[in-house]
Amino acid sequence: MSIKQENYEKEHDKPSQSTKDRILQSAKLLLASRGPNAMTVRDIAEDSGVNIASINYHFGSRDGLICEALLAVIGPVNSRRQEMLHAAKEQFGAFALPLPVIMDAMMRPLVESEKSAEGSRLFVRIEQHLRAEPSSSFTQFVTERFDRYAKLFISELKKSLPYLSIAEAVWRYEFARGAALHLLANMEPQSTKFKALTSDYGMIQTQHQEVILRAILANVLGGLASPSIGLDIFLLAPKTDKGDGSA
Amino acid sequence: MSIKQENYEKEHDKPSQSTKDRILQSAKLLLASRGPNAMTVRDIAEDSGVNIASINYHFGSRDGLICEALLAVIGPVNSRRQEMLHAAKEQFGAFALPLPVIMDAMMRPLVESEKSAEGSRLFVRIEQHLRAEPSSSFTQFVTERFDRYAKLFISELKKSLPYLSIAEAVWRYEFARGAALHLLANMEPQSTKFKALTSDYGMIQTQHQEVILRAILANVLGGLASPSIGLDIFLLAPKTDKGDGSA
DNA sequence: GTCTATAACACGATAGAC
DNA sequence: GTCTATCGTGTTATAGAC
Repeated sequence: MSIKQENYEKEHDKPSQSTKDRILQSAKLLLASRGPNAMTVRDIAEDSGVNIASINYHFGSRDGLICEALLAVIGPVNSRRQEMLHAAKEQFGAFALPLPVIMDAMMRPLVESEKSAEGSRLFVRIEQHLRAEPSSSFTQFVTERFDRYAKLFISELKKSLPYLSIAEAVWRYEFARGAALHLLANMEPQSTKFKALTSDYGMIQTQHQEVILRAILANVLGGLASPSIGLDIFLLAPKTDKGDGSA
Repeated sequence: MSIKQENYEKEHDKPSQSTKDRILQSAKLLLASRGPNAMTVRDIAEDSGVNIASINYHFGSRDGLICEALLAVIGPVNSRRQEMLHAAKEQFGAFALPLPVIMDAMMRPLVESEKSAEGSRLFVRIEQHLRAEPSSSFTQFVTERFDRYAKLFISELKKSLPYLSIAEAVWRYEFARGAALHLLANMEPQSTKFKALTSDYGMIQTQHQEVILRAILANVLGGLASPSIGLDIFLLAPKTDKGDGSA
């Protein structure tokens, strides 16, 4: 056992894992803190205590490792969202789901998702990096694989808010997603904003996930249920070229 | 006049500017599209048609240029926010400002801020990059200089929502800011999400800034005005040791 | 003020010994 | 599987000619 590996086990407090597992775990954490483009294989080698060359041996290339790490963080959250939504639909049968139920299925897996040692949520941090680089190949990679989960929630939202058009339902879904991600990001201990808040307003870190979840839901549900403003007149174009009735 | 300079004038459709101005303008655009850490001085030299060495001559270093470009994008938006808030306070005198007035002062300078040739708002794009890297020195640089504008709005919000504690007012401010930035980011033509929306739901790009603004305000105001959920019990620690009156 | 040339360094990847 | 050594590339910054 090498000195680097001993250091890794001391820092991460884990029993012996395979080299591949240790690389992947370090990659997930570094991906969350620095983002795909700023993360180097040298960083990962140092953090996980493996040789630089072994990363290419196990994952083929830097890009291959990044994609596997992205799936390992984002996959479980969306799978649990789908499970919760499915369970709710079975419970409510043919009825439209109440908004709080839809939002709970969307937000709870997010709030309870895997956290780093410092307490920041890997999913939230990675999502921030991906949104900052919309045209990155990694962003496209993730979008292709997980956009169907977004459509699931937009569809339920549309059923529960029948007076909204599909475009406005999309807007409100994005609104809820953006607000939740932003609030969670600013709850994270390493956030600049969080530090400013703790010093200026006496806000303290809390481990009460249920409280965080409730705060997110309270803020989001008020905006979701507000009346339609008839956006479609301005924002929607007809899907086909058969005319939109505006003539 | 060099060939590169001719190309610059053709692409950016501007009359002759000084070398320094052209460097700064290219830096603003590249900062918005790639972010501080991914932006190289070579990119800027190529885009603005100047020699690489002239960037160090005019701005001292890469970091110096980045900081000047950040101020040039973020400064005007926050100045206009302050002006609008000040004008509203003069109009309403001693009365608390209506929420839509506060939010208009916060959101309108954002919606109407400088855009790239492709239509994305420089402020929004840069803000996304900075939030993705909370511990970056550039993020700290910006936070130090502009956090006082946030406190201005939080203060007005607190006056208009007196039943909220300061902590909850902070949360709702962040909620409004996050939702607006997210919605504007997803309205941008180069956004992956926007492309998915345009193809799947027939949403079209619109130049109607007033409509975008109204959509943002509609979503945000509903959440802002929702009743307090008594977050403070969990989230607030007393600022001083003199007691906070909760006993 | 502008440009060429180059120093000094970090990166991903890989050949080849063990 | 693991490690060393190294290649090729791209980066910031600067010295020095013009």
